[in-house]
Amino acid sequence: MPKQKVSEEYILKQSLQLFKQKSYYNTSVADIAEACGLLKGSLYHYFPSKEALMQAVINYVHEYFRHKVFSIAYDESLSPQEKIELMFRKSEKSVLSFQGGDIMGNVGVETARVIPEFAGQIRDFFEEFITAVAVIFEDITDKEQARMLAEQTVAEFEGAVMMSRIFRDTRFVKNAFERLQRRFAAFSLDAKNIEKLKSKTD
Amino acid sequence: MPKQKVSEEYILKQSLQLFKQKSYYNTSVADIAEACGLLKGSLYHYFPSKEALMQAVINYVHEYFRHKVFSIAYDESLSPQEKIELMFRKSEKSVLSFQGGDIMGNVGVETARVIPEFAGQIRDFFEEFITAVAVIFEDITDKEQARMLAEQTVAEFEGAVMMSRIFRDTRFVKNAFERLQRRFAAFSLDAKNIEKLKSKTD
Amino acid sequence: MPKQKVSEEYILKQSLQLFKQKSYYNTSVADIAEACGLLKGSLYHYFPSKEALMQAVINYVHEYFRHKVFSIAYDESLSPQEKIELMFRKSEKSVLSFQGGDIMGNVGVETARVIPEFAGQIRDFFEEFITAVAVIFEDITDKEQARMLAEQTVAEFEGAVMMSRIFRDTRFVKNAFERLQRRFAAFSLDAKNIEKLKSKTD
Amino acid sequence: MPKQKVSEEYILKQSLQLFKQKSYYNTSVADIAEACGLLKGSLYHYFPSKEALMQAVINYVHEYFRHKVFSIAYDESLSPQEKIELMFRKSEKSVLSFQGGDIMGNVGVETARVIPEFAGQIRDFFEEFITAVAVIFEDITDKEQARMLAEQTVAEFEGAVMMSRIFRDTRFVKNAFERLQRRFAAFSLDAKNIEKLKSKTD
DNA sequence: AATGAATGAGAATTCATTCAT
DNA sequence: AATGAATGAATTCTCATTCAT
Repeated sequence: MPKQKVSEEYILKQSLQLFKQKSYYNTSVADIAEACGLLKGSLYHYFPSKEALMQAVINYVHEYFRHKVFSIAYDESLSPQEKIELMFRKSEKSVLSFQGGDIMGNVGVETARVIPEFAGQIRDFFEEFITAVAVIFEDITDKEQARMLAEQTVAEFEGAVMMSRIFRDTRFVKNAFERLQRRFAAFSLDAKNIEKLKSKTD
Repeated sequence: MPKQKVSEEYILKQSLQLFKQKSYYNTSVADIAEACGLLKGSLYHYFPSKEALMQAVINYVHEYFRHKVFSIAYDESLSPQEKIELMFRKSEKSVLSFQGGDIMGNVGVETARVIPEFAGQIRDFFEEFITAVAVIFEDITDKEQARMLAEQTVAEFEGAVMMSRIFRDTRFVKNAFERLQRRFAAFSLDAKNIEKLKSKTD
Repeated sequence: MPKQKVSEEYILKQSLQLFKQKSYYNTSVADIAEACGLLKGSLYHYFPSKEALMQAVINYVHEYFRHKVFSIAYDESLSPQEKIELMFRKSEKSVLSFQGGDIMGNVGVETARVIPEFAGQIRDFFEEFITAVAVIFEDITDKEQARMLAEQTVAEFEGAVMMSRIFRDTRFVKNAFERLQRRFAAFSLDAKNIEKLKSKTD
Repeated sequence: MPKQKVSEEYILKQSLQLFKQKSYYNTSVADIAEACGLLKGSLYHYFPSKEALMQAVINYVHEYFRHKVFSIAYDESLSPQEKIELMFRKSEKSVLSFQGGDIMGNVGVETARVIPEFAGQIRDFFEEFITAVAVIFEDITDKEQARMLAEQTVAEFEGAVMMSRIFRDTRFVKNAFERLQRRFAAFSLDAKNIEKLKSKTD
């Protein structure tokens, strides 16, 4: 076999960086190839089109989140509070480098009307994100409210990321994170009190 | 003899529509011209470049918000709660048509790394947005917390808009709005209680 | 109005030359533009795509034949023999320059399996060609045989053109033409004899 | 240790199919490799270039015709009429599948001006074709006329093949074949009569 | 021999911008 | 002003060919 100059994953990582920085339409295949140390044409040995490459990038990020972030919600060894804390600390990290940005949010917004395939994949990502967060909230409240809180939490996180990007200041994300922790603690307390009250009245 | 076929403002409105729908890079000058009933070349009598046009669009939106939305915060005839309500109802409307989207957030995110001029203008817009919201919150809490709450509120709003766009479901924005109202009401109550307490102890 | 550097018809003529010489796939848009004294991009003001340009070329040739060649068959002022003679003399001229070739036959053969739109247009052209020739033959024989003879005549002509191109020798076409004239004369004679016989037996 | 996956002839056959269907320029080396179950690079162990491969294909077809078709003209065990019949029945078969087409005619036409090497080879092929047919006609007429008739016959055959391809209807070839047989029969009759007359006057 | 990645030239097409009328 | 053609650089993608393994 002839040697591959780069791995597929390497291309995905480089593409991810560029797409995050410069958006989808402003990143050319030549840019990506150059970042990988390849020529334009060579990229097409790995991916049949720019769109397919982007879809692979989205999947790559989705997989990363699935295994490293969303999975936390289902880890029985952690307390709900630990889960929330860990989950958003990880999300934060992947999203907050100012070189980059939040690819899912950004590309979702940029291509929503233009490339329906992307829109679908990104919807799936956020659906899974919200579901994972909801699972955590279900420990301390009922299903319906857990879902609502999860939607709020994810939206708030995305909004904070966007503002952090615009102001080039991580403050927004950090504050959102603190708010989330406080809110969670308060709820947990309520939940405990309610249980206590319940057991007393029994 | 040269008579203007269309007004500058008309071009701005049409451009705004297109930029909101298709993003900056995916909207061509020809698209805009066509939407205005002009030919490509004619646009350059109004704006020296696509970038300048976009900057004018951003200013146009900024002016709109300044006069129609942010100004609400300084209207002495309204109660804080009315202000908040009115302000976000107006914002919502300008942002929630699914034909369109949130131009400031989207373009901010899309061009942040690519066209620094836009980034600056958009930062200014959000700074003014946050400041206006903070002014309202100052009625019911101290300056520092008012600022924090304003940042949270705007970020939450932007995040909700993004999720609404991704899921093609206005639910996110509507829920964010309700939360904001509840939160505000709660705070107001606290504020009143505290005042009452204060006056008692006096 | 700004001046057009070239007319649409000029582009069609230049394209025709190139397509005839080098075939469809071997002629690039840049070749055509250069032949017209334009840049690649400028061609797209005249035609939206290479395929559309080729279709226009086919139509152009078709129109030419319709008005200058096929029409001869319906000219009441000519004898059948004059019609045949004139018709193929004109066809010959348009097809026999060795710079060029028979675009209909060539492109038909080259793109038959690849671009169905061309195939359809070219079929229409030959159908009209055969029909016109058949009309002439109907003067001297019955409808069915006229059609058969027309099909033979056109096929023979196309075959002769192909061989003339391959051998770079117009002999093939010239001979085919002579044969056609002889065959036609013989038939006419038969027709006359038959009529004479008929009148005698009456 | 290197063993050939496929034979050279197999590659020629597969290439032939593709070139007939899609023309020279529209068939990529990758297409051919795939059809052979090879990868692009491997093809270059068999043939040094696409052009060389095409030349080999032309030769392959030429050889086939030499041994299976043209040879018939020199088979002493057959009557002239049997020869003609057999010869064109074989030609017909190799040319009339609508998957394919007449590679010599098509490629000749497509590349005539572009790749002179092909033009030469194809000219040789048709020269040999015509010569073989002429040999048959020499049984029933003089050399000069035999040559003329052979040229006519081959041209007519090629034209009929082209029309059959364009109209996707084998009718043209079938009719040309019938005409040829009738023409040949008529000539034979004449020839016999002339001989008879000659012997009588002797 | 076979692989299959890399190459690099070149294809069609798009697009912001310019400019003569 | 408005036109609309021309520009030329850039974009995505294709393809014959090469070459290390």
